Amino acid sequence: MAEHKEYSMPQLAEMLQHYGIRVSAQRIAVLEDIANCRKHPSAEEIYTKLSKSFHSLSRTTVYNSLHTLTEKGLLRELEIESGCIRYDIAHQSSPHSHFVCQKCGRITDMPMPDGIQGTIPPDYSIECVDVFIKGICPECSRQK
Amino acid sequence: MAEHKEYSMPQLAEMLQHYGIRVSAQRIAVLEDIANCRKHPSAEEIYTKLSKSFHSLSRTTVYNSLHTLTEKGLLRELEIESGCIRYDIAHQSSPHSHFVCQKCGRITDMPMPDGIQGTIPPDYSIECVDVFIKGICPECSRQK
DNA sequence: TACTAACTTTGTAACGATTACAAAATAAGC
DNA sequence: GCTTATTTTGTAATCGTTACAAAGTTAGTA
Repeated sequence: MAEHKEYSMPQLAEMLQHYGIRVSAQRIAVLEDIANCRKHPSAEEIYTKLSKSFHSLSRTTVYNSLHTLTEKGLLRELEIESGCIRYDIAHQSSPHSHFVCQKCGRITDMPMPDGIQGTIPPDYSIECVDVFIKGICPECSRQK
Repeated sequence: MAEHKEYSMPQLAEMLQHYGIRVSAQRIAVLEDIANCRKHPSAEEIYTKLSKSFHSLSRTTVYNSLHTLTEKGLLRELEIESGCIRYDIAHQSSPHSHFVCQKCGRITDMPMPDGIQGTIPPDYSIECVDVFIKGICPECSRQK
């Protein structure tokens, strides 16, 4: 859905610094995968993909990096399906909801519906809102 | 938030039958806990609670029952936080969103915001919508 | 440039939720 | 009551994730 720019390595490094995170090759690689591919990957997917070219990379480092970047507010955890956490860039663009195709598993960003605040009594304080819509994407509907 | 009735054992048994599920003491116990307590418990919570009085109950049976009831459409899985699946009755009342207190962990049903359909292009087919709102509940805000 | 202290990375082991599996128990239809 | 299909049970295995400690790296400073 939403268009988005590609980030170059110096830009990614700058993003890390801007969030008070020490720069390392590993962290840039992890952030790069999430920021540029926009597929909301899980830790395992990131590890599998990156370790092909980054041979010394450890699974634990991927988990560590994801924690650090999430803690500092650069990433956001998506708990769409139990069994693994997926990641999204937090700062990026305006808030959006996520459509999850039940067939191909692809996750597509969608506009966030308005008026969710209004459904919650004012004495509840809201920190974040997740909207997950499950269904079948057009590609999968077509080939069925 | 929402009020709801208590289900008696014969009613629970009838619910199972109505969904084409064979009745057993274990399945009634599991369904009872979810239907009457409305705390959206996890498998482990259900097992811990029920096994106090139902000594022969096995953890696997709880998992099996939850799967069966979910498959037949009586329950619905809530993937609110990764690490464990929580359960809600599916048929019950109108669709609702869930407020999750980040301090006490309690989950409160809230009215579902309108117009979510409208944010999704018509060639996407929608099967279900989950809205999770995270924040602090009034009780926890007060005692802070 | 060398030194120190703080932070990162790495690999292995442990953990917790869930699933696989096979034997024993139970239920339904005849 | 007998046979067959379904459930329950306990144990072992799996999978994502976390804990931990040793080795490596970095930043700041003398």
